Amino acid sequence: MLTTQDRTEAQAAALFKALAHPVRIAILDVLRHGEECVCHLEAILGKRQAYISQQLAVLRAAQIITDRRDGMNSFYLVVHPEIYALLDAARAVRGGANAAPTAPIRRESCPCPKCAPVAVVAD
Amino acid sequence: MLTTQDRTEAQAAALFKALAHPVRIAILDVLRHGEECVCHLEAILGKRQAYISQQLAVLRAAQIITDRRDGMNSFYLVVHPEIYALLDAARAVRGGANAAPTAPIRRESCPCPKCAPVAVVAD
DNA sequence: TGACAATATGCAGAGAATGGAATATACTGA
DNA sequence: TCAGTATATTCCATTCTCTGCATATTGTCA
Repeated sequence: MLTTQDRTEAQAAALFKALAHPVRIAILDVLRHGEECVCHLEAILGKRQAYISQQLAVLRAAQIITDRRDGMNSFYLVVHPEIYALLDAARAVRGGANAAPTAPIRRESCPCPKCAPVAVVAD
Repeated sequence: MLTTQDRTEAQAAALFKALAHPVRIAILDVLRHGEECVCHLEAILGKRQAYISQQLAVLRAAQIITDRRDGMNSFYLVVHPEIYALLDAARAVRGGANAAPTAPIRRESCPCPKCAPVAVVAD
């Protein structure tokens, strides 16, 4: 028999499991600023599309994020902003509270070819 | 090269990983009330000693708990009480904040033979 | 010192996660 | 309808994790 307690713990564990991955945390940090399309994540995190998509699928399965299609693009956004309390708390436990609560990884303009076809820095 | 950001994410991920297990969460919930010896955890959680000990080792490796030996017993206690903010936040995300923030699993008297050799309820 | 109790550790099989590659799907514009 | 772009899914080998069992370690008491 599964008590309410058990269920709570299992749910919490499942949530932690979904968060137990640096790339997924990085994705959530990017989404902190609002919804983003996959191409942004790809560009910002410097990972392959298929890989990003896989990690997004994990977060989606854990109901941490949802997607919204708009034409050719998929936009992802966090379902419960409370999730950021979790991320910040985790950093606080580790770094003693002064661990930068996510310096904006995001650049002024996304360097992906769609959004910023302006300048490709090649250094 | 590993940026500060990367390191923060890796640390947070490691913390989440340690928490991503229902039994380990249950252990932390028991420790919420203060330090406990292994025999208590064994009795309260209804798991075998070796199993509990292994999960404790995981939590210890993640520097979430520390132990203190006192004669024949080892007492475990949580290093950063902030960890409970994490657990509560996780439950809040899941259950919508009304998920009982850990109803005391602990019984009035620990049923382990050492502490309460008084009455073994047998229903 | 020897028997015993409490706890920790090592090992192994089963199962799950990771990450890379290929491929499928969905939408747009010509 | 066809080509092209954006994203998702599937497959797979490798690696990690879980968990039960046996055993080692450490402390206590007679």
